[in-house]
Amino acid sequence: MVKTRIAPSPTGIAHIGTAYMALFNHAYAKQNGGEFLVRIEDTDRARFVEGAEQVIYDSLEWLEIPYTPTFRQSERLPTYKKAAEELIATGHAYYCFCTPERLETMRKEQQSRKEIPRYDRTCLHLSKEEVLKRLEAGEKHVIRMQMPDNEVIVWDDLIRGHVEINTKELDDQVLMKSDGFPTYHLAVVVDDNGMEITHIIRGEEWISSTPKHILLYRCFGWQQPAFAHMPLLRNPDKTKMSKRKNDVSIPSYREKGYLPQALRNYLCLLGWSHPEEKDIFDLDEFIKLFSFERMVKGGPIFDSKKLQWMNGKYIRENMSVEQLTAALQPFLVPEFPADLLPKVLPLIRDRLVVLSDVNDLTKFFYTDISYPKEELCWKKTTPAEASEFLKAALHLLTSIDAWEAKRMEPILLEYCNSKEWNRGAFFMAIRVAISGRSITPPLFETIEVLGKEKTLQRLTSAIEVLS
RNA sequence: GGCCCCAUCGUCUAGAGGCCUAGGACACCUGGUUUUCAUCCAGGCAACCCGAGUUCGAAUCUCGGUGGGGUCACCA
Repeated sequence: MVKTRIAPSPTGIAHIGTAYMALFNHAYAKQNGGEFLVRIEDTDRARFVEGAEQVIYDSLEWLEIPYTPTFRQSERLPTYKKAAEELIATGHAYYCFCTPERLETMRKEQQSRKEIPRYDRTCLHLSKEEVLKRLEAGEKHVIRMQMPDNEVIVWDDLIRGHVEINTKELDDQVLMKSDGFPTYHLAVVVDDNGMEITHIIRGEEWISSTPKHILLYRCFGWQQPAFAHMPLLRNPDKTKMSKRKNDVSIPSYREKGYLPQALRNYLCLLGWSHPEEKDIFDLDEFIKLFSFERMVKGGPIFDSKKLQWMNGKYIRENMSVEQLTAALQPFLVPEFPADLLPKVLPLIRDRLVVLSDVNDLTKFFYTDISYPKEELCWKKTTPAEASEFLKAALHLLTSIDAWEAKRMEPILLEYCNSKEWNRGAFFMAIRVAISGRSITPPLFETIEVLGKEKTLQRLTSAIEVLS
């Protein structure tokens, strides 16, 4: 059975890159009737952030990417210890007592000699007796993997094809830290094997450490999974997508009012393309059509412009009124009138890019408005003309009882024509008078929702401003 | 710097030797619809990194440059 996974570390924000990997891992597993698992890699106690794990789970749930939670690596320390000791017993690893300080000076010297910094294997040559003595004395130590000197490690990457790296480029990687926690390289192999992961779909940043992992599978005598190294999401300057240069936090997109289905859809298009070149499709379609063959190898730039367009498109075309109403609820400010949303929804639907836009678009319906004189005078309209426009509108609207857009529009329009007024100027004066802004939904629909009382009141005060 | 990965419009990409005077989408520009904005519709701008080969023919294959990225921790 196909089993895929993501293995995020709870070190801070729930990263967009994690969502990206989750999406593809889930899709591939699901497509093959397999399972997508989540494991928490919390072996770095220095960078551990309380609560980060929950944010990751919450984010996946928000994105509606189904997953099976498994465990935290911190719960399995004895397993890694046993595995590391097995490696020592079989001669693939050794104890190292070098202090961080010694390693630091060693690296500096190597760098000053323009050599590649790497462990000098001092402790590899320690006698068995000495190792035992120092261990018994309780001396701090790590366990290092003994890399073969000159061996070409090859694998057939599902995305990149044939990749080969010589072990002479590799360091004697630390497998167990002095605090008793495993490093990523040991834990990832032990756990992926334990969880029977068949396909490791992860970021390109892992390519250079893949040989270490492959070697570990061999040392343990375990079956090696397939590898697929995904392109790395980039900042606009092409560097690896980062907090510094981009909004990479999943909850942040949620708070801004992006729809999970839109974000998901957008992520699918980074590195993968629909066989029919469609750009709007749902998760089921992605699962059905996904293939590594259609992956590009270059790292795509995460461009929020297209995401914005897609979000607006989903809002106006792929959601029922009920769905949109429900989605909007968390974004409404406390003072938003309870009965307003159903009335304004048809007016603002095509104007929403993100859900949080709802407040700005509707604020003038229920709060007091104000405007300087100039706003009422569109283009070359004089205050006197604007005042005349508004007085006429006030007069005409006062006499209308059936408060419907389709009733008032012809009346106002006809009057405007009879006076040979500039239509734009006339309607703009009214628009600004009733809303306080020059950009609004269609005028008469807005007036209808606003109600007769408020409309007349606002026209009156606008006339006062102009006088 | 060593090693590894990569390279089509500003961005996401289609393209697996002739279908390519390189297609689509976003963004941008223009026009139409419209009393504003948005939507919608029509159109436009815009790319095969460079150089050698292979071939009757290369965006597509090979090699070399160049450029970009990743990685070289007791971080993942």
